[in-house]
Amino acid sequence: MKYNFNEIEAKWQKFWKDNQTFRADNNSERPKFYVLDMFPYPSGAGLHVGHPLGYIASDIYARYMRHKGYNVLHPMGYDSFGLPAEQYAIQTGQHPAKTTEENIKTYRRQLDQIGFSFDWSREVRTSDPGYYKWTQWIFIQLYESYYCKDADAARPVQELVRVFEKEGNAKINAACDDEVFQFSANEWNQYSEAEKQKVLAFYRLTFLSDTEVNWCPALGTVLANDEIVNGLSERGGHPVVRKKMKQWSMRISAYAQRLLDGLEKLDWPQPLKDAQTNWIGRSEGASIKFKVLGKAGENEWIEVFTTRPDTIFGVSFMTLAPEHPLVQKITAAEYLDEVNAYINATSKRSERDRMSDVKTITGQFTGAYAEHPFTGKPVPIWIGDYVLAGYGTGAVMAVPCGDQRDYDFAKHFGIEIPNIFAGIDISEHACEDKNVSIANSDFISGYPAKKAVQLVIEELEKRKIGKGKINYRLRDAVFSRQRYWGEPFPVYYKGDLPQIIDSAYLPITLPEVEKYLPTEDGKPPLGNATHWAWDTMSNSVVQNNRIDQETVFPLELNTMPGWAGSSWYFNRYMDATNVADFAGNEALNYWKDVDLYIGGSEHATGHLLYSRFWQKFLFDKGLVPVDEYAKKLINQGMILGTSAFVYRIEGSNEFVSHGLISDKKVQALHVNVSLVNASNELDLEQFKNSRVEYKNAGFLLEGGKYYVGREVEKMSKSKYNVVSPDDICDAYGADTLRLYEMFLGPLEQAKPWNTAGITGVSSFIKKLWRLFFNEEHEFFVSDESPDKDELKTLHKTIKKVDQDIADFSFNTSVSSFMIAVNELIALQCNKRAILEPLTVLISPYAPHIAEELWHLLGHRESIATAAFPVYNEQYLVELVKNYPVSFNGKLRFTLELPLDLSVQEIEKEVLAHPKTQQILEGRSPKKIIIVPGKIVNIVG
RNA sequence: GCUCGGGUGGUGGAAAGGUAGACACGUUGGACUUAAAAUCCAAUGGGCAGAAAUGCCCGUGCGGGUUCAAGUCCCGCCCCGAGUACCA
Repeated sequence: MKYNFNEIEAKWQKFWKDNQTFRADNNSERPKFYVLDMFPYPSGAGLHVGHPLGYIASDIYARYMRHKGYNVLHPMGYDSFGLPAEQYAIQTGQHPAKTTEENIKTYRRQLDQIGFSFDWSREVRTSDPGYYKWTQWIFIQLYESYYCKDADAARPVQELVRVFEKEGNAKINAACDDEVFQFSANEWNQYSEAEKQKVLAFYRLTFLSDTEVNWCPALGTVLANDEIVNGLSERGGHPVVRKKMKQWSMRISAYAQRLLDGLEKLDWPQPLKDAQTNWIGRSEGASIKFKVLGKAGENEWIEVFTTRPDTIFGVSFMTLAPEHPLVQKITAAEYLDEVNAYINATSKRSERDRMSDVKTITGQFTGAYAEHPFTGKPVPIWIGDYVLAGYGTGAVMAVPCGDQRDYDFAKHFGIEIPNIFAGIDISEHACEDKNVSIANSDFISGYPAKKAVQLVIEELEKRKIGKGKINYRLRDAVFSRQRYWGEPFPVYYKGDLPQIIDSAYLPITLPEVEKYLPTEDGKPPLGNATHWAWDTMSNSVVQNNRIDQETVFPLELNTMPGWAGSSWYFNRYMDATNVADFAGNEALNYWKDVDLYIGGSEHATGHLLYSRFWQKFLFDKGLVPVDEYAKKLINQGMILGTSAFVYRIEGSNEFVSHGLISDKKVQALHVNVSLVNASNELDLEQFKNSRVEYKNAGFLLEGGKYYVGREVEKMSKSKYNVVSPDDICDAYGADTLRLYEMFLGPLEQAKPWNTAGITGVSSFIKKLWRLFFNEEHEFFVSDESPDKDELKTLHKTIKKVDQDIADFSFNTSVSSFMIAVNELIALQCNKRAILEPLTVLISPYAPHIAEELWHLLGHRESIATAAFPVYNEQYLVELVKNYPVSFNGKLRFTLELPLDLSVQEIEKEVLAHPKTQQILEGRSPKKIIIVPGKIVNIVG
């Protein structure tokens, strides 16, 4: 019988499907284990060989845990809202739902052919109304909540209202907008409904506000900070400008400290945790108020945040961000023109300019002064764009001797630089070292800086002009997108006040539109819908009532961003078909959290932060049982493509072979890797036919051949270096693809794909197959008991593979399989007692061939779901007990010998020792390593 | 600039502080073939000596250190990659 992988793979994939082999049960005697992949966006290009890497690893782990006796949840779905489908719709008029559906079909076919053990009965799609109903529902829960700092948890806004009614907001300790002001119960009760709503928006966890946003004119939408790369949009690379817009935001900043604290208990990669820590950016310091001097600034205070309150006596000026609200108020009449000119100039500078040009120092004096809180001296107030409006208070107290930027600014504008550090020379640059003593500083002179920080904070608090403060870099997340293909908000407007549509009427589904572009008057694409508001209103707000034009209020026309649906999907899998709840309590309490999450590190400060935020919120509301949803996380590395290049002589249609370029002026052009063989030779005929302009191209050849240049790059369609898993499965089979992807290198590392190397794994699979067949190609395994060498091979493979999977070193376990098979071939071993456990051992990696062999070995049940002894520790213990074979071929023992022996004499003694003889069993050792005085190593 | 990773043969990569280069690709030679593919066998870090078996020396980015023993641990550099970016 020949190894026919196409037949075998199709057969077992069908078997799994027919028998629903991988359906997970929400009730089980067995312990649960939840293995999750980051679900993909189904793009039109389909999968390339890089995509399944993480899925293969998680699948191996899921299958392994099933063998270990766990009830495994291993689901898959699609993050199916997104920009590409929408852009395709704009170009072609094709409804995004339709292209998405088609793309999903392709993905599903590609995933199925690799033989994943997903429980497809739990599939989710974020663009499915049955799913986004609950995304909208969670949005409503956020809207109805505020963050209580005393309880350190989200609480209903209704509680807040009750307190306001009784005692105003003086005692409220909540995460809220900076603009919030103090009011009494009396004042509150006299507010109009509109005024009350405006105040409540300062507290809600999702709220509407005028936000300075990253507006991308080319895409017609707002982008989050993590969707911008170097001042350009991540998608498409279009320029991005700052603009004020009314936007929904998520008060993620309320959770900054808990998001930080939560990291400690997570088994996540350190780089990823570091990235989140830096993104949250906690810094400890003080906020200090400076009184503005002079008439213009009467009763105005400038609040600054500083991490170095100990340097307060070194302040020689202040700098405000050009956008700071006080700038207009305090600027002296004679400086007004210059200040306005400066503000104008900086607002024109795009983010990109500002970033690429950090060195240039710009600023403008306002003519105003503030009073130093301790010395009373006037401090000049400047504006400068090195101060960011978005961080802290948008104002800094400048201490040129202690901060290099302040130092540069002072030098540039000729401002004095007082020295407040004992014995430090500041003539060249500022001293940012915290391990110094403070001098010339009144009551903190002579104290070390760290102590001085405390003293200053105490003094500030005593005088009520400042306090110790912790600041976070983490900004609230903008939650509105001017797009069609996203979740609609369950919101309509009365005037400019948002109203929530009662959750009983969810989902608010997307309307049909003629065009997917923004409307001509600049409204988001949903503005193109003609009957939407009417339909939605008649369905919900005024349901069962006759409605007329007056009761049809405008709906929110923005949609939610891509990260909305992906922020809670892991909970939905637990109970994916529940129509009454986002997931039932029983299911949530059974599965609780993800035990292993595998996905790319590019989501470090996006999805992985937002989803933690939502999970904590849901936890606060008592809706989920745990406040961190993924215990362990692994980042799989990218599989890179090996691009091929042809070199065209500039200004001609002549192509030079790679070796002949020397100093010719050439232009490197990507050429499709399928036109190049393993020796880098280009197929000239196919190349000429690949494009019209190549038809009559000339070639400078090396030995009659055209050699291409190679470079390792990200795999992408535009670089013509994409390798499709379909082709690999057709040529070598899914099991070989799975093994090879693991064999390429460590899971977490980026590594280049090289199709040529697959033959090694492919021939290994064929050899494995042949172990079970005799020379007449008939299935034949013997029932003889195994000998010592055969057992040794089996034991060491079991031990190595088991350990490797636990360490996620899948690459080395593939090597162990290869060694095992080679050794068994050399031993001519065809014994059931060896081959059967080996089949189980290999089944997570190569499930199809394992099923087939298992079947041939006479088993009727699928190998995939039963708990098997090979992966059971007890089994290992028994094996070792029965056959005490050394696993690693090395054994150490202590042997006391006289010191004056020669090396040869020691060798003799060692060889003669009974323990040595026991190990060697008559064989002679390859080498004996002797280090006089201490250690003897025998390698045999 | 800061924060993380990482530098090992022609290539991908293995190595509890203990035979560096497992396993594979590639290359070379051989077997089987009319031939090719496939398959199998052998060699393959560099250098020196030898007819050969074999022996010796040098080798994990660079310079130091700890240790009987360092790719691995410590200190100081250099280079590459990723993230972040005027965060007060």
